[in-house]
Amino acid sequence: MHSQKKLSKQLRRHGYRLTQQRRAILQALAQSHEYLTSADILDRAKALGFDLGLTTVYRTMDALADLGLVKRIHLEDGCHRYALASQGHRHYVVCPDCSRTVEFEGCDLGFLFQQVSQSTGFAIQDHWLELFGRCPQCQGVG
Amino acid sequence: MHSQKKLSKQLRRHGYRLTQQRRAILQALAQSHEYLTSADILDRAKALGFDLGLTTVYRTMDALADLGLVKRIHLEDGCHRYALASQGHRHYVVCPDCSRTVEFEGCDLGFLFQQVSQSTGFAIQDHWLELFGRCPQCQGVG
DNA sequence: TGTTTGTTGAAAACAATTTTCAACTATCAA
DNA sequence: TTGATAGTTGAAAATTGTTTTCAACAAACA
Repeated sequence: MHSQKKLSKQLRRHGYRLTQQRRAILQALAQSHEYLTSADILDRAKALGFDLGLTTVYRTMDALADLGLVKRIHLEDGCHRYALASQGHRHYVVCPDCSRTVEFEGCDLGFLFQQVSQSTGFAIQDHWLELFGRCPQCQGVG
Repeated sequence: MHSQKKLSKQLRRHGYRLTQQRRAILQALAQSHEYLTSADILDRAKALGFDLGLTTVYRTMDALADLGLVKRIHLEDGCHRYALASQGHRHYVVCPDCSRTVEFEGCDLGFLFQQVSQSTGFAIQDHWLELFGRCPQCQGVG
């Protein structure tokens, strides 16, 4: 797990300034174990006593995602959620009812990429693998 | 490959009326081998001489997707593309530059679902697997 | 052929996200 | 410590994909 300090350093290393707003966002992310929307992050950062705007959250999440420091998940309705990226975990299961998200140990899809590369001629660069299923809590209800 | 007639029957079977607009959309989809946005579909249907609106395209795509007659892909920016669903093919590679999309033979992820179900307690119902990579044409440029 | 009820579309509403641009501030050099 | 520089911020407006509204319309069945 990245510490907040390490994340800050990474930002600096890549030429980003370490502003109060970015500190606030990193702190909010570090305190949550769930995937959060930009609005969620804004709320939590404000709750921590910082003052910042939603625009800044979007911009910061773009930067963090570019650096690979946060993982962005894509939901059915097109909106995004973010959480600090943890090493070795690369995929997640999302509950369609409550959006609760859990990562699972990466599975090796390398063989698949190679096979698809060969059969389609596409140079595979990236992939999404997301599973959807009701979480234990939501199963309890139904 | 579904014929247009079969698709129409499927719609009727499920209680949908077979309108001129839906005919137009089915025809447009049948004539394209690419994944199209709603706007693309509208354009093509109009080019075929039909008169219809974008709202209808959205509504029809929802219906067709619910029935499993079209496959909907999710792009980075949150917008969608559709193509008639073909049996046995369940995943695709998308070119990030031109959005050209190609399906590849389904790979068996059953073992993965079971493993994840067990370790997370989520009841896996569905999944997305999308690969991204530059298509042969776009590679030629770079 | 008429009646019922699903369907349509223009316009407005929505929601997530991006852009604009002037004010601001982290950082660095002196 | 103090400018100066250039990245950063945020309120508001603009964008974009998509959904809703609601009155007019038209499949499909009796």
